[in-house]
Amino acid sequence: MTESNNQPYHHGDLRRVLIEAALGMLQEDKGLQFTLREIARRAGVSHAAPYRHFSDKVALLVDVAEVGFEKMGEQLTAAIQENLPIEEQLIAIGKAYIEFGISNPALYQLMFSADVKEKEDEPAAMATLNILITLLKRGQEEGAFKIRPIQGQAAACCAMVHGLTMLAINGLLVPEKFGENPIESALATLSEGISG
Amino acid sequence: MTESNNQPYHHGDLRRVLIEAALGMLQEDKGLQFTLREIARRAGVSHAAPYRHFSDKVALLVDVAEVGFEKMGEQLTAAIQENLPIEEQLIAIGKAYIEFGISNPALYQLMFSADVKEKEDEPAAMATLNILITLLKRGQEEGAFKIRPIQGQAAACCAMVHGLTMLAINGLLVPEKFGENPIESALATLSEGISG
DNA sequence: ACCTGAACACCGTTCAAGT
DNA sequence: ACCTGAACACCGTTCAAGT
Repeated sequence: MTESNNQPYHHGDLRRVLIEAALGMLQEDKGLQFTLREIARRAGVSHAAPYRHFSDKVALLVDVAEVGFEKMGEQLTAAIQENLPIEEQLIAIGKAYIEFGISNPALYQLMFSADVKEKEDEPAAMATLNILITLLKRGQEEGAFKIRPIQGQAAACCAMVHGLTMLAINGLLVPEKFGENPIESALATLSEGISG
Repeated sequence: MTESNNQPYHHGDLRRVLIEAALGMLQEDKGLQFTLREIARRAGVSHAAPYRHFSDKVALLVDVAEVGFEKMGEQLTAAIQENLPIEEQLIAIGKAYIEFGISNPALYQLMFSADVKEKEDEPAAMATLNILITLLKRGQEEGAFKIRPIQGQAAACCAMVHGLTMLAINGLLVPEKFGENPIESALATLSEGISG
């Protein structure tokens, strides 16, 4: 009797429930055409209820995307293995990034959608960028990487990894066009452009 | 009197007019949330008329995307300058690609959207890939490029260029993060991974 | 303070009916 | 053969009204 199992008139934490419902739908459906009304339906509230917690549909999406960035950040930091040579660390973090995108295609696309990018103060997005920059700096100091402007190398890494993720999500990385292991090959090419 | 200036009861070539209307809207609006009803409105027909020419809204979008690929193909072939050294040709074609995307953000995103990629028999998309592969082969034969599987190098080029275009369109290539010329820097890094 | 129901202006799609 | 108008089932959003 400590907790009532029939939902209370004023839902406990509807805000979080709505975000979780949206995350669940993004995992199921590949497309991101999920509706606010459907989210409310899943949360068991009327379609007007979300407007007490979010000013807008995109406001909800922005918060969902933020959770996505946090999850990605965790996955990337988990992929760091300090004992490996630095070139391999760079490859490993790139693979982890792409893996996250391929495993959560709808969420990833939402995170980088035009609707969302208009607010986003880059919470964990900035964090992952800092991981990369730290790695590049250390690589240059150790003499493993070419001495180049760090920000330029970072741009190359982000673009390559983002491009591979997007192409993979849209099913364009087919073997007939790009061979058996396009991701490995592309990351190797990037690595050769940075190392040496 | 050779042509009647009041539109005929049965519109001349509504199919093409609808595609042109859609292209016009893509040039104006940045987002790709344009509606079929608005397209019909612009074409001066009822919102049901498009269904005599396209089975679906996405069917229209697929045809619009195809025109986009043709336009991009023209722009890329126009950017080829045979007299330049081959490394610079690679850079030049990459820049032309990104330039097209930045100049036509909504159209570019439509061309690579999940909705559209489901039909598309890759018309001009394949053509531009062949331009790239020819270039890479010649570079390897001339000894300017590293001897590597062509398809892998092609994957690296496509991913880099696609990633830069998408990041640029979404306004994420800001100087505070990636320096003054992220596109130049990233293409230079790619080039260093391929040449040598 | 939080939620519901009805309402409004919009979609995509269909279908009988017009020319 | 091609187009229109009304209709259907859906959205996002708002707002009076309920608890």
